[in-house]
Amino acid sequence: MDEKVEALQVELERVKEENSDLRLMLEVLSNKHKNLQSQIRDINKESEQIIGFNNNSMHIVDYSTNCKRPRLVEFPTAKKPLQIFVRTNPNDDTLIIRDGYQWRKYGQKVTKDNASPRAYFRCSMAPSCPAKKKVQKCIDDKSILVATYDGEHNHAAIHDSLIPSSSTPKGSVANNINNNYCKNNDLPFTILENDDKKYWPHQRDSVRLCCDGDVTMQKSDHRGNTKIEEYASSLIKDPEFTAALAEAVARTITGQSKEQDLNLNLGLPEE
DNA sequence: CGTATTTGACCCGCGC
DNA sequence: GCGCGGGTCAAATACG
Repeated sequence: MDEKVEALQVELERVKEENSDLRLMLEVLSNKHKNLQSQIRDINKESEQIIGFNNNSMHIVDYSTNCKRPRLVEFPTAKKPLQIFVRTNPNDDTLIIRDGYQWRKYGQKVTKDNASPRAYFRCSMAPSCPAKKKVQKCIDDKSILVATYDGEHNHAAIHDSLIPSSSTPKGSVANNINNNYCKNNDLPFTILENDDKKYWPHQRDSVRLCCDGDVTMQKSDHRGNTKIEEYASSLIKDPEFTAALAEAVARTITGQSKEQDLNLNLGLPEE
């Protein structure tokens, strides 16, 4: 009996130590998360100062900071067509991209150079809006959607609340937001490194941050964006960060109570 | 019934 | 002029 009590006490001590380590790691993770957020804010401010935002800006939905209230990040659009790469489920054939605008599909074509069909969308938020986009799966990676934007919006994007795209098949996208980013512990976006030529064999020197189902950007005029890449790259290379993150994610999968601890330490809202 | 999506037909520019 | 390929139209269809 005494042996059993002793074993339980040892186990208790071990769990306490593990818990302590976990808290420490989460604290580190939380601090790094805050630092990264402030750096991103600085970059956004810097971009506004350098380029200047006006009606030609593009609004991109960012779920990385708060899964319940996605914020809209503005990226300037160029006069020339803008290409955007979005990572999605490779089995998902919907060619839907949430980018803060409401689109109406008006055509679909199979092109010669790509077996995947290309979908044509027109902005339906304003009757006179000349903005259009083409969406097609990447020829080399079916999990990547390539969206090409033509024309400029003559109105604002959807702000404050995310309204699902009209091209969304029966509201599936709206549900997708919470499913992807609140229930999973995955990182909100996949960072594809610059030398990853398999996705963009014809592109160079561009930021390639791909959210699952959400939009990030890739454009030829990318002043200021290289800084984002530098930060992301340095974070990836930081063994302390990656180890702590991997550990924390692994632990949260194993237990509900630990997941709640995670949320508290990271300042995430409780479900 | 109104609105969005689908899809075959059509248009147009380009190269030969 | 002809064929090809990308882009758009519009009738049919689906769905709430």
